[in-house]
Amino acid sequence: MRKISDSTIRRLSVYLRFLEQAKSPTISSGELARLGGTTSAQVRKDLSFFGSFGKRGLGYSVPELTRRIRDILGLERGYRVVLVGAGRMGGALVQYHGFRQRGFHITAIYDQDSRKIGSRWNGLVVRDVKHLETDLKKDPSDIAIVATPAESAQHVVDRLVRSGVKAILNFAPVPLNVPPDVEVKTVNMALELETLSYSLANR
Amino acid sequence: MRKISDSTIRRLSVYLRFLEQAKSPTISSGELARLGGTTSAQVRKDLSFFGSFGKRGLGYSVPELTRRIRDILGLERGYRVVLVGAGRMGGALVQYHGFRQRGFHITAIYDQDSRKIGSRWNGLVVRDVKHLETDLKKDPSDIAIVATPAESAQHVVDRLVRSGVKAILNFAPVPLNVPPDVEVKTVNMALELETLSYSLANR
DNA sequence: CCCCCATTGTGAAATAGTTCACAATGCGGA
DNA sequence: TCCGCATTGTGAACTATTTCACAATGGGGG
Repeated sequence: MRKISDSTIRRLSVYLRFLEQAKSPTISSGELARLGGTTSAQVRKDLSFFGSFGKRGLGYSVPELTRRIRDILGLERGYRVVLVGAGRMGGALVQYHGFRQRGFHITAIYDQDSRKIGSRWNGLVVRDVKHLETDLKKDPSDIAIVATPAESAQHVVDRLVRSGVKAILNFAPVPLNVPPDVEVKTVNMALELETLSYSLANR
Repeated sequence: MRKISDSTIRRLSVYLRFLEQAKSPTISSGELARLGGTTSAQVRKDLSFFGSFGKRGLGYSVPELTRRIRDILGLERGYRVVLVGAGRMGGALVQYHGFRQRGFHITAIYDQDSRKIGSRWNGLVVRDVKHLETDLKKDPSDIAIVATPAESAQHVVDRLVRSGVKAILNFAPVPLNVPPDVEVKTVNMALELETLSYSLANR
């Protein structure tokens, strides 16, 4: 498959959100652009990498385009996700509704801390992280969320990778080393604030 | 000032992290690149937009480059930050150490929910969001973090903007409309998972 | 049935970002 | 002092992404 840029994928994700909320049966690239904060040409170009889904003069069928984008993003299948790190960030993520809505099901939570192990979080019992490998052997997951302290993140990731996890969403503020067939996305909130600081400093 | 790309600013932020951990007195672009997951040419180019801070044959002085980057990013001054939304995400953010370490001080927390108002969070009392404008009049903030439900986010942001807030870090999964002199950065975790889903679907 | 109009799909042009490659140069050692 | 080497700083080349602009076309109205 032709290499598609990350920004295109992120925009598809945004378009999908608006399609799911749309009430009319069709939508034009211009309307989608207005909602998603981009241009109509960008919308059409993004979609054109994957096929031609619209009708000239009319726009796109909302249900069809929704289905197509969900399919492109691989959202039709649903994912089992394990969460490592039952700190406050982990707690926020477990109850975050957006994940379940989009087909990402957190199926287990792990921590090191004996005070947390055994407690119930949103219907799940926090398990000792020492069971990570054996649990994943029984019930494999493609995606893991890492919300541990910076110090333990790389070690946890190594264990996840050995257990067959192929994609990691990382909230620990460190870059992670993984083999090339594993995808990591790091969300670093301090870094986001720093870009805001830069824009405040330069006006 | 010449327009600097967002990716350059984000990389500077990453370099800064490693500089703060470095133990040797000097560092080369190659070493910084290795740590930050980029190339030495990229490091030098990023820095060259702001000046020439290195010594040929030797590299960069760690303390000096640290200071320079902190200065470029506007981190020397320290920021007062207000947080709106005392849900789980808000709770995770309040105690997030990375913010304070980098000079971002959360000075107030607001919520709508009378059950939360008055409770103590990390040394701060959650205040009724109805006091937002009057509080900001007394003690202005440049930065706000919005961690409310999607429905209330735009309304809260309008009030923040009227109260003089110039930069917003948004965790609500909606795009926000603000005047052009206000900077918004939206962190959308479901979207990050969707990019991972895409990469799993296309291998 | 045919024309008109809104809107798509897409090459081509423009812009933005990254990598290359090498002259410039500061330092350490002889 | 002078040489050699490591490493910077930076135009120029390259690659990626966005925007432009317009021919193609489907549908609705007369």
